[in-house]
Amino acid sequence: MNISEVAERSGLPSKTIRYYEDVGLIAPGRSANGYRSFAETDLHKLAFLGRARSLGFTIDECRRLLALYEDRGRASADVKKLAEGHLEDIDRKIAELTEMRRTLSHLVHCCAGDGRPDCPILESLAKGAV
Amino acid sequence: MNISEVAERSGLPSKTIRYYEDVGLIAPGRSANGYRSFAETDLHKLAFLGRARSLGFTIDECRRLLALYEDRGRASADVKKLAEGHLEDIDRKIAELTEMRRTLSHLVHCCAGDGRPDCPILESLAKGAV
DNA sequence: TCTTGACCTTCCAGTCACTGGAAACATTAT
DNA sequence: ATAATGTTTCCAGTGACTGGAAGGTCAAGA
Repeated sequence: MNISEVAERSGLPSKTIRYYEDVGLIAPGRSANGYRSFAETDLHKLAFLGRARSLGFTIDECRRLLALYEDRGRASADVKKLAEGHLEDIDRKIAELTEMRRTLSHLVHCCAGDGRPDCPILESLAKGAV
Repeated sequence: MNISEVAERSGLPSKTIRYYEDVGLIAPGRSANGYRSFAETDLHKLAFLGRARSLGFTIDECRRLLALYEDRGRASADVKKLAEGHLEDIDRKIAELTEMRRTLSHLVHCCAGDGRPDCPILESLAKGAV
């Protein structure tokens, strides 16, 4: 398979696939003409990577997930540990965003949003009061 | 004031303050020795920026907020519009993270996390089923 | 056969908001 | 005089791509 077919079937842009090769996540063969030549296993890996990325795993976590996936002797505990760590990252981000949301939403509700210059949003940013 | 005092009082690292000058958010004066010389108004702006950034506004949004803040003839509607746009960004991010969390949390709960290799997390990544 | 167009390659630069570090000059303390 | 600290500029790196340029390859049609 050439790259565009793999892109189509994996749902990843060609650019991203080349990037994944660059960072060592995949290692497709090459045809005589220099084109990348993808096997089914490459496609499978790319689909795996696409799903892992869509769950927010970093490239480095994806690398480790892929290694675990290919290790027949893995312990599921190792996978779970990795996933739990990522879950904590997600929870931290959600908490941070939720706190931003809370503050900002309050300010927005306090703002008349009319033609006058008085604005509690700017006042809060200026004075530090929430 | 020299940069380290401003850093201390604004809570922003010196590096960040220099960066904010680079991108045109502030324009402190200079002493004869070439050191930046910050006035109270610079400090005030930096504190404003720090709070805006902590609410997740981008640098560009901060620039616009600062411009509105300094415009006596502003309409609070413009500030509110900006803040509401940002609130929508936040909501999108929260929704995305929450969906990740939902899926991943389910997988984690399905995984035994023991010494055996069978792992629903990897299986899901491999096969695409959630 | 030639040409057009689609495909592929590599390499470089840009994104965002910093952050780290090097080299050199200024100031302050001992 | 020396050492320690503070400041300057500039360059490079972060993560995970993304866009674009310059050029090689291939299949189809006139």
